[in-house]
Amino acid sequence: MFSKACEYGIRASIYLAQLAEKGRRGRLRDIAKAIDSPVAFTAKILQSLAKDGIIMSVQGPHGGYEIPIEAIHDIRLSDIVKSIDGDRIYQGCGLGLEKCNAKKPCPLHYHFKSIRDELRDMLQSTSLHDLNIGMHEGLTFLKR
Amino acid sequence: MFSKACEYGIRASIYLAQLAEKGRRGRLRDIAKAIDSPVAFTAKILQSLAKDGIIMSVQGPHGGYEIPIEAIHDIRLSDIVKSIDGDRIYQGCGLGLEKCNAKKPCPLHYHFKSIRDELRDMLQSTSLHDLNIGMHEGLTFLKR
DNA sequence: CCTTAATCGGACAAAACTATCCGATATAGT
DNA sequence: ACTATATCGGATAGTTTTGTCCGATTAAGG
Repeated sequence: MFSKACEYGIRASIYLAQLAEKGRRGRLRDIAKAIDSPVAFTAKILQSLAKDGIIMSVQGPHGGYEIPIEAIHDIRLSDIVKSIDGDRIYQGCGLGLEKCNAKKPCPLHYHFKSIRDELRDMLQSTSLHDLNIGMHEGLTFLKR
Repeated sequence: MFSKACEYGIRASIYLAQLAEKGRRGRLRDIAKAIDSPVAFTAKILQSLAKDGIIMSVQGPHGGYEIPIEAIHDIRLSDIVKSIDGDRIYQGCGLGLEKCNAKKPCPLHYHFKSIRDELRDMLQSTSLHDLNIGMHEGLTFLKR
């Protein structure tokens, strides 16, 4: 569904959102440990998210990555997914056809439509803050 | 969502289902042309589907690939997808966690649940015959 | 100023996926 | 039996994704 990079990116963002509530930032190696991801690969993804303005990076000692607390309501899953994977997940044709649309649909077009729409709506309406709720109640997990 | 191989596999299967209704089989190069796919790669996919018993292959002159007409009600999209991509799409965790379930869910588990369920149900309930209906009414298309 | 600790950025490596090529095998028709 | 036409199967190549390495840059603290 999502690329590995995108999975790591979402998990890292959720972890940073947790830290944001404590007013803290996270170092690369701590983030990677927390979400059980390859360190160097995670670095690339975090740098990319920082470039896209979704998270912030700070160099030097006590540096790391952070999300401003006031941003966790605004950052939606769709922002992260779009930044890493693009929007082909809920835009593209399920059978990979270039020009598949209501005028000239593939055989699965309408079978897929509600699923794609629901996915898009979920990603666009779910913020990092929403995901934090289960996290600090200890109900949800970021690794294993 | 699906791999290229799986997209080609589904498109080829739908094409073969169309032929099945006319009691015909299709040659590799005609199939590839009909679904606008790379010939040699399509061969691999068809051979794999044949090995898995989803379609049938016949060697020699007038040979090719076919689906017995009585099978087009029974073959579901889920059969084809599972054969090529496995069942990770509608079984696996959206964030890629190994052990994500209701007991120990990832933060998106329940957000994803209805989408995954709908996808699974759609794939499991949609037969090649269902997809044929739009095809021979000229309403749906397999290329472009 | 110097050391230390962090990200940045580019090159590189490994693995998976996509795609091609070609000889071997099977089979229908003559 | 021979020929033509099809799939089969293994080797190979190209591309994308995933992952690693390392020197350069930035900044805090003594």
